[in-house]
Amino acid sequence: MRSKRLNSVFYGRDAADLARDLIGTILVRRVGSKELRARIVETEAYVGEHDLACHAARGRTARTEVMFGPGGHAYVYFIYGMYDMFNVVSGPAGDAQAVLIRAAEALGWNADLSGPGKLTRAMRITRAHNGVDLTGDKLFFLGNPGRRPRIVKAKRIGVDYAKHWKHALLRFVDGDSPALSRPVT
DNA sequence: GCGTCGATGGCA
DNA sequence: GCCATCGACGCG
Repeated sequence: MRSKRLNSVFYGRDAADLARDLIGTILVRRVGSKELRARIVETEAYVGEHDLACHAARGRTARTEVMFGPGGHAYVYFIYGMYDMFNVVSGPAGDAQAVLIRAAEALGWNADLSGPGKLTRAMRITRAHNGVDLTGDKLFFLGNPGRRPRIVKAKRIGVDYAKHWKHALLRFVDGDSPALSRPVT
């Protein structure tokens, strides 16, 4: 079954909706003459400047600049001295929301994509991709070609500093996937 | 199987 | 000093 490339209308919605709807979609990464594909199984929504877990909560800075732009662009940042995190900017320009891509299943190649740092390393996504248009040819998503996944909501990982926002159920997983970064408990 | 900890560098 | 992580290590 052939699926359509996700477009700016899809990305222009709230991060929580986008995070949920990205589960089951296919991430395509073209590098040289190769094409790496992966089925998204885990995401997290960071819903704007009022969300204390969202990087944009600390204002507009050089790092968070792309989050304040229009949806459908990559926000890639470097953390812990060795990992790049891949996010999809969500919502309209001026509304700093994004979806962190946390885990996926490799399609047609062998890789462990069960974590945000593992996923970017294996798919060769780096800070060089910060700001790239996800409706372009190097990095994009295809709509879910299969059956509707069983979506499970949970608390986001690693945001205990975020006061009451740490309890928000903004992590979305495919409840039937064996490739999650962590169990949902 | 579990919890703890070090690596490693950009950021505010 | 902290961090939207990962993998190695020690346990018993």
